[in-house]
Amino acid sequence: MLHSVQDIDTSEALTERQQAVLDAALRLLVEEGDNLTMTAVARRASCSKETLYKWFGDRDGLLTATVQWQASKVRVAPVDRKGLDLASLTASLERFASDWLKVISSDTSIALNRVAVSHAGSGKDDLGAVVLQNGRFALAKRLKPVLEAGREAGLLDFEDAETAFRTFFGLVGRDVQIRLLLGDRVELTGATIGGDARRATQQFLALFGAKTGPRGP
Amino acid sequence: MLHSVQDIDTSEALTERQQAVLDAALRLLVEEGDNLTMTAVARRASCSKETLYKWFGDRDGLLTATVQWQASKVRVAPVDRKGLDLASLTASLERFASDWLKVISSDTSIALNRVAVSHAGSGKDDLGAVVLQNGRFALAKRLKPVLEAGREAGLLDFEDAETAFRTFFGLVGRDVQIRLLLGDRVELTGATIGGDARRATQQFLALFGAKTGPRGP
DNA sequence: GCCGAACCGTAACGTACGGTACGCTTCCGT
DNA sequence: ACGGAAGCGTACCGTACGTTACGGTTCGGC
Repeated sequence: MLHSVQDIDTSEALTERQQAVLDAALRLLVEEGDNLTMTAVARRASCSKETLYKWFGDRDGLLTATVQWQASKVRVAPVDRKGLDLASLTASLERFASDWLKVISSDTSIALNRVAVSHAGSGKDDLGAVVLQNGRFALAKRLKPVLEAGREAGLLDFEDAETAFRTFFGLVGRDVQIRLLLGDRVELTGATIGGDARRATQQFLALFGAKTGPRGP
Repeated sequence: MLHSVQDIDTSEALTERQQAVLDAALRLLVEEGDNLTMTAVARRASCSKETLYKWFGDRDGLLTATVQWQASKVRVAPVDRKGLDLASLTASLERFASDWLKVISSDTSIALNRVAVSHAGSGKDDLGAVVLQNGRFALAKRLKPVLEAGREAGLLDFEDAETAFRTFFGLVGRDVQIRLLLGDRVELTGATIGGDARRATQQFLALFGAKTGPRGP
C-alpha cells in the first residue's frame, strides 16, 4: 500500500554540506528536469561524483534524497483552532487554499511532481509516494482537524472528513495542477490565487456549511 | 501559446499497417512507460527499425504520432441537447463525469499523461499540448454547450461557462488524476465511478443550479 | 519472368551517461 | 610535524540505446 510511507525524519544526519549539495541538485532539477546528469550535479555543487555516490548510493538515491530534502523544508506550522467562528473558519480555509495554489504553481513543485510522475511508471523508487505524502496527504492531515472543528462548532455539516476534504481539494485545484504539469502556462498571479481561494472557500461552504447555523437545533 | 494546437486531423494518410504499428507502440507505452526502446517497438510491431525511422522521423516523432493516434480514437459523439429538463441535464452531466473518470483512470490515459508530463519539462515535442487538447480542452468544448443550454433553459445560473466548467472539472476529478499519475492505487470500480459522478453532479447543481427554477420569474 | 520499391531482420556505429578508480589537496587529531 | 580521513577534479570503463547501413524477401507493374 502506498500510504505506508510515514513521515520520516528526513533530516537524519544531513551535514550542512550535504544540504547544500541537495539544494544544488534541487535547483538543477528545476532547471533541467529529469535530464539532470550526475556530472552536472557534481559540477553545480562543486563536489566530486565519488562523493555523490558515497553519500547517496546511486542516481535514484540522490533523487529521493533531494525530494525528501525539499519536502522536509515545507513543513508549515499547523493552524491554531482557538475560538472558531465562521469568519475564522473561512479565513483558515482561504489560507489553506491560497497556500496550496502557491505550492502547486511553484517551479519546484512542478519539477518535483514531474520527475515523480515519470518514475511512477517503472517502480524503481517511491518518489511518487514521497511526493504524495508531503503534498496531498500532508494537506489532508492538516486540514481535516480544521474541518472537524468546524463541524463540532456547528459551522460545517458532513459525514466523512475525507470526502469533504477531497471536495475542497477539487474545488481549489480544479485543472490547475494537471495543466501546469503538462506544460500549459496557466496565469496565476497573486491576485488570481487570492480570488480563486476565496471562490473555492465560498463554494465549499455553500456545499458543506451547516444549514442550521452555528449551534443549531 | 499552448492552446494554439488545433484539432488536427491526425488520421492524415495513415496506412492500416502504420496504425497497427502505432497500436503496438501504444500497448508497449502502456506496459513500459517512457522506457520503451525503438528496438522493442520494432520487435513488437514486427517491423524494422528502418521503417520506424522512415515513417516517423525519430523517437519523438514516433511518440507524438502514437499519442495523436490514440487521441484520434477517443472522439466521442457529442451529446444531443433536445428537450432539456432537469432530469436530462442531470443525466448528461453524470454521463460526462462518469466518462471522464473512466478515461483518466484507464491504463492508457495514465501512461500517456505520464510520458507527456515527463516530456513537458524539456520542451522538445509538444506531447503535453496534444494530451491537453484531447483531454481537458476537448472535454470543455463538449461540455460547455450543454452548460449553456442549461442556462438558456433556466436550469443553471452562472456568469462564465469556462469558470463553471472548471468547477465541474474539479468536483469530478478531485485528487484522482494526480494520485493515479503518482502511482497511488486509487480504488475505482464501476460502482465507485457511478457514485462519484452522481455526487459531483449534485454538488455542481447545488452550486450552479438556478434558484428560481426553470423558466423563472 | 523481370525490376524496383517497400519492408523485414539484424548487425554495426556513435554517444551519452551511470558508475568507478586514482591522484592531489585540505584539514583535523595527536 | 605527521598520518590519515574526507573530499575535489578528472580520467576511465561498460553499457544501453538512438540512429544508420546492409543483405534478403515479398509484391505490384510491365
